[in-house]
Amino acid sequence: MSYAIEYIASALRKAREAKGLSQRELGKKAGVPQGHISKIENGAVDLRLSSLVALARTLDLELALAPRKVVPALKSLARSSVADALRERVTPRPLYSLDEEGDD
Amino acid sequence: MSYAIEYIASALRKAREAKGLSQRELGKKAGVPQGHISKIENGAVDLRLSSLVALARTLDLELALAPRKVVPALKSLARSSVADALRERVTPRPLYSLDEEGDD
DNA sequence: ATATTTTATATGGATTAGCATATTAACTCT
DNA sequence: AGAGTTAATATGCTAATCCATATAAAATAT
Repeated sequence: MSYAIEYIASALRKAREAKGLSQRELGKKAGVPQGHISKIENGAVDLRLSSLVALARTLDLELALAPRKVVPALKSLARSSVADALRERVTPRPLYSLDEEGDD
Repeated sequence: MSYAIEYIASALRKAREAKGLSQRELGKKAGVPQGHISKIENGAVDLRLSSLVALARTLDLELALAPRKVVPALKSLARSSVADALRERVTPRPLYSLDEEGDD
């Protein structure tokens, strides 16, 4: 299974838990069935863009396609405000970018 | 078809053309068949994450999941360097974020 | 132990991904 | 001008896989 999938998967789970939502609650808000969220978070599916966007939106996350050049800047930028955005005390990696690889 | 799909679709096409690649060339580099790229760029499919990541990487774009709060900052940040990144004189919308809606 | 809540696992219908082919466009040659 | 050639994009068909519903399992609490 691809690295990107795993990464997004865990990012979504962390964001959901940070917001204190159950899979069912998130699913209801996002319009994605709970069972599917389970598979997504476990990296069992190569989810479609529409599913990703639906979940991200509900978690107050925004999917963006940015030039690789600016990614480092994005990271430091995000670090300053994401803790509050995700309502977490310590933010491990606020901007879930797929920069570093190891895959393909 | 979803707004997000359309948006990503046109973003990918613009990025490809900005790099002067044909669908076939991009497909070869990214490992995605040309026919599929055609469908993606025409918004005919709800592409999977693996396809999106493969194409983005090849186009020197980075997929990121950022807190909505920082998106405006991302945009202005991206504007300053994307022209060079995409080799375009005038950059219409450098950071392809899915912020504004109208859809669902 | 039962009820409640949360997450994980099947099954079937729907849609993408991949391959081959067809269409379209541009160019050259006679 | 028209035929032939090459390059680029689009379309059809089949197989693989996602998404949706239902069900089961696991965990928590009373």
